[in-house]
Amino acid sequence: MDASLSVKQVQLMDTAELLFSRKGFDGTSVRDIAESAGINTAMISYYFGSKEKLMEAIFERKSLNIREKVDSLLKDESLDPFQKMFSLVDVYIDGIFQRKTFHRILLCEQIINQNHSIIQMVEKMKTRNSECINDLIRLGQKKGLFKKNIDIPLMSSTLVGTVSQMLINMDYYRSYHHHESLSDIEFEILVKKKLSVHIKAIYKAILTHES
Amino acid sequence: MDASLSVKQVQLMDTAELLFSRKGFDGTSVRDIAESAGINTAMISYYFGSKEKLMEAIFERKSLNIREKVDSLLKDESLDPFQKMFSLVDVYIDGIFQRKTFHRILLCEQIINQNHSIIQMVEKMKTRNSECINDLIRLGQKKGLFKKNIDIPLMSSTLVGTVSQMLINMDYYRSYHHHESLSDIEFEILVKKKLSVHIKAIYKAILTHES
DNA sequence: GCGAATTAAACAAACGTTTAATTAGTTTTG
DNA sequence: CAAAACTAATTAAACGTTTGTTTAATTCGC
Repeated sequence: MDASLSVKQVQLMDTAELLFSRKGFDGTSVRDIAESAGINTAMISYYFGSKEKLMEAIFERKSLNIREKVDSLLKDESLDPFQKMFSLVDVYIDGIFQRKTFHRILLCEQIINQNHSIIQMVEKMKTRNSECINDLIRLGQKKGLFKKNIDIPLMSSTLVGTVSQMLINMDYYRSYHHHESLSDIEFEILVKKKLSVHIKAIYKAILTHES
Repeated sequence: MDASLSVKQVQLMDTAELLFSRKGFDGTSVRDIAESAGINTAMISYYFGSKEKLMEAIFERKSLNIREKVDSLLKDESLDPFQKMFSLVDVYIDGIFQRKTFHRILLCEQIINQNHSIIQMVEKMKTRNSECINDLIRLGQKKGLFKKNIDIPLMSSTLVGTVSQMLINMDYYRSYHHHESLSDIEFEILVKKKLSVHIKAIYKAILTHES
């Protein structure tokens, strides 16, 4: 699928992704995108059919699929169920930060439900990832380490929600802790580490304590 | 300030709030708003000056201020620091759910930073609310009940992030747990209760355990 | 009859998309 | 191996809508 994409197609998608994340889908014009990418406006319709389908192409390209990683975690006998869940937390944190720009678009699009094709894609992604987490949790329950009656969507909301909120509030967080002297990369590593420790502590507590 | 608003002004703001939350600011036209409210399009410019200033008026009207509530919590000697923090959690859950529509707009606007006046308003709100939480946490630390080195923005991110994520995923959550038979109101009460118990458990763990 | 409220119409600007013409690159043909 | 033929890529211009806002005229309440 990636092989079928030309250099200019990828250029347009990357540029559009950045602009959509900063100004929203409706706040970005096809002229904006084309000009920023240094490509003629008509090429967007030529390559993708429409602005909407350009957006869909971005979603297909950037959606997070954790199935593969979770499968390898399930098989790995050197890790206990807690370590597997902790590993999943890091997969999410890394995945979201790696897709920072896309994730901002995803957040907006989940609220502003206009494109039917994208709603379906997001829905599928949620179900798919929820099943993966389910597999990991069942394993811990079968081994008697995790408590029963774990609300998976609620747990996932804390994971994704906390990371998303930090992503939104990065600038505020930076000035709050006086980390202006750090480079962007250093600061991002720090935030990811903080999130990792924080959420793992939460997961440990939720998975263990009987309610 | 509210007294200076005419009936039609409030009508326009309420209609705009609903449409902005469903289609985004840029996805909603002034004709959309006026038609839905049954008011002439020109009245938006007449009353508010512009579409942007209508948005600002909505933000001024709906921004969450927890100072008053936190002050009364600080004074209340019948509650221990944990109960005060738990009460704050409910204030946030209730506040966000009461402002469901507005909160969706807030989430989008925090990502798509276009309107300078709104950025400032949101920034002030964050700082103000952060100070309130700080007051409550210091109290618990002074009494030796809460651990030291609590990352307040990180804690807040988990609170606001989890609630926001659930707000976004309400439909998914409903079908996941097969709660389609419940009425909208019953289901919302259930979700709020689940969130309350869940986040309080998290806060208990975070505030107590030494890292 | 006076100021505020309300209207339909008009405004220029910006929107996404299409068009028709041109260029570039590859393949076919004599 | 060059010329021709053909497909794909690229362009500037034009398309008809829709956008937020303004205007000038009219209606309303007092």
